[in-house]
Amino acid sequence: MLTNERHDYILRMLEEKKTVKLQDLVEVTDASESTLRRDLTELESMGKLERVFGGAVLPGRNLQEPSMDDKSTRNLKEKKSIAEYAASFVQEGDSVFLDAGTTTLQMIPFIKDKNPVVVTNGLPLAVALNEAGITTYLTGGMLKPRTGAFVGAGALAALGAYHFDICFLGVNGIHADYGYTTPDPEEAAVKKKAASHARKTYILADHSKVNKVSFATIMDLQDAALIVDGVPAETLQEYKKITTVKVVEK
Amino acid sequence: MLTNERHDYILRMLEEKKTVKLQDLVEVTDASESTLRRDLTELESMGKLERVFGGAVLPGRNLQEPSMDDKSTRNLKEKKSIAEYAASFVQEGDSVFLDAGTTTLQMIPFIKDKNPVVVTNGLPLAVALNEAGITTYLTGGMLKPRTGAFVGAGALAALGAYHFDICFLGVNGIHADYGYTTPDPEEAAVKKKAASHARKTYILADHSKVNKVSFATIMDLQDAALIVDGVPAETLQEYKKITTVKVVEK
DNA sequence: TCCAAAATCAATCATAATCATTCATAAGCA
DNA sequence: TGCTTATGAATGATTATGATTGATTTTGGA
Repeated sequence: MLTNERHDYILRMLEEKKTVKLQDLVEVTDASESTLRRDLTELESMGKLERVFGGAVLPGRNLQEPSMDDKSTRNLKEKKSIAEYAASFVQEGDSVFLDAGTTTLQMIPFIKDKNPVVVTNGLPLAVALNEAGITTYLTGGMLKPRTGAFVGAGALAALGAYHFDICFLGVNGIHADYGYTTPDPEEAAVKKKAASHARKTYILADHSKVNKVSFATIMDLQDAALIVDGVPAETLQEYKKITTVKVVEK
Repeated sequence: MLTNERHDYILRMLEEKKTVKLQDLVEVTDASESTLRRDLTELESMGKLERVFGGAVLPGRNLQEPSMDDKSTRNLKEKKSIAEYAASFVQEGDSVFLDAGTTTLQMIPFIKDKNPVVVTNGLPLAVALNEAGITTYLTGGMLKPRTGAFVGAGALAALGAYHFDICFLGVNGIHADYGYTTPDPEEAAVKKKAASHARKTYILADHSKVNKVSFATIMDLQDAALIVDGVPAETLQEYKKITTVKVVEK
């Protein structure tokens, strides 16, 4: 393999994945570690990439902080904590379903180093997964303008073709008597079907959802575990009678 | 082997592979290393190639395909003209397929007042359609990082469920002999299937695609119409023998 | 928190591959 | 023949490569 070919290969891989590991390059290119190190330092001196411990990344692009609209910034800190905790359940190479939603969106940076294969029905999720260099599948279907979620027959049919090691869903309300609720029947159907194709399902909810009954659809998701933060002790007891509960520590 | 034959051979090999090793040439051409070195230095002085350690590459441009960001601004004015003209074929309430690509992306503002239902396999398209308030369906499937296109079994299966009044596709090359070409076989498969589910299909291409054979997959799309700009009159004649051609006026 | 193990790094060296140059031979042509 | 051109082999110089070393950084657990 010519030196230029290697350089080109590295840059193209970077374009695609935004980040590249030295060891991966060694495996793929049949060149020695030393040679690839030299390649990286050279490309760095040309400003084509930026070296980091273990590999390289695209230069300069660390500045962009994703601008969020009102809804997604609300309870952002809590959501990030929950997302990080939830992400710890993901194993290396898992096939993961991420529900459309702002909390699941926050999980992306925390799972990206586990080389997951992610299926989602959320448009913003797909964009973010793509930028994070994660192998991404999208269910497709009809796009709901307000939420950016794909629903309907198309989405349900697509879900039938997948099986997940682990599945993360958001909800709008949790109640000890009524269970999980979400306002849109179509989104509820997608959540339910995704859960039915997963070995293990987790529900993510910050404290604002607790003991709230969202106007509408009730979801029967008995064997899913619940991940919450800041729940009063007594409420917690009630929930624990019904399902597995994981609490995020502050 | 004659000197000229060798030169031609080297250049043709370069066109195909974008890069060539000296040792490979020695094996193939039965000429000595010295001779082939002389060939390379000579061709370099004529500007036909660029020597690198171990062989040669095509001059100037990098071999890496320009990424979405780079591509999207190139020929933007032409693309907008083509997009506006193409959009004029859309009728009120049509079901429309928009291929992933920068030219089809430009069509969105021009069709939005016609209340279409749009199906696409492009991630950036879905985002833009959503923002434009257009009823949007996405095929889903595996996401190709570089182009933002959904491909593979998931995308093809989803397409089976739709039927389009009108279908717009982009290509990478048009040639009177070779027809339409595009570098990625998976994207080609999606285009083909979309066309087969449409009453009418249009191919969009700016002049930079004309008489170019993209390295790879040839698509058989005989009954599609071609929309182009700035094509020489004689080339136009050749195309018109094969297919319907619409030319964008300046 | 701290420490130890593991991974990664930069620097160095010897080897291997490639290079430009030179020279001698062979072929084509008047 | 005499002249030019193309070729292949040989030389030492240059460049790229892979292995090794010890230093540095990260990671995981006490």
